[in-house]
Amino acid sequence: MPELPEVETVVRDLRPLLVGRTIAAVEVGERKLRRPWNAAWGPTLIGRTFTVARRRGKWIILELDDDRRLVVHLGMTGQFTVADVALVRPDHLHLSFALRGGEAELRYRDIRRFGSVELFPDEATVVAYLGAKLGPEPFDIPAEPFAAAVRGSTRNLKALLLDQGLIAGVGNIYADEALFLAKLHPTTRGCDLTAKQVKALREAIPTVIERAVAGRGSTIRDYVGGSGLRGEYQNELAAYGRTGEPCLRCGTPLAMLRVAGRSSHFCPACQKASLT
DNA sequence: CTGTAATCCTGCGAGC
DNA sequence: TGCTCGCAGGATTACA
Repeated sequence: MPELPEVETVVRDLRPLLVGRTIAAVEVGERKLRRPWNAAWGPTLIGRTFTVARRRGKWIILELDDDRRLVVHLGMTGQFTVADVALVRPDHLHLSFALRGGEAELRYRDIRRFGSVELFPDEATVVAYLGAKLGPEPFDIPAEPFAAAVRGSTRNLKALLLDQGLIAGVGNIYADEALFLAKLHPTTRGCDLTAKQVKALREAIPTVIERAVAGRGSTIRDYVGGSGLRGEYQNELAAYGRTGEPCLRCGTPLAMLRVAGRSSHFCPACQKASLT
């Protein structure tokens, strides 16, 4: 569910609630996550303090004072929040980390269990793991390598945008939003873009992501930030989920197409299939 | 290298 | 009301 803006919002929310706090207890649910939590990890975390909360692509990294890192992916329905222990334990809660002081706990909830929470021994192993699969963040996409990758590929633009190895953090919502902003059709092949169009695409991505971060992400269904608040950007979306509704630029009803295995929303009038 | 489909899961809305 | 079907912010794998 969550893409870069949602994950960034979770991290920003968690940071002031977690940094400096010490783990007092760890509780583990019965059901397995996509990449299962190792039962041996829990006891070793007691007494450890969170020092840093950060993000890389759609991954959350929580650093501990012994150099280890909790690495979390929210999958489609993951929720990572600090909640008052007095609040009723929700269903689908898989992990909870009680914080010293007694009044709050860090909770990992995930209905579909596509997400994961794992412990890494140090930064080097995290870099080895994530670095191998993630490209640059949307805010610093290097112009030349990006242009070469796009124009050298016969893959369609939707598939390229969803490729975490090309750019980290873009998912189905913001891929559609970026293509709408750049006036590009999701099925257009990378190799069919002009230099100008590649530039428009490269610039549209951070623009869209930045706006969504400012709006605390989009809550379509399950997503909530680190303090349990819903996002607000779903109301600002120009393409995603607006099939049949008028294009905000030209009024033409938006269309929907299955591209790269995902539903893709676009304006058939201002996002023409490649003709250059 | 491509694209497509299936897989991992649960829940919800649409349609009958 | 109850049923089935299809779909959902992701990532990986198998196969044509």
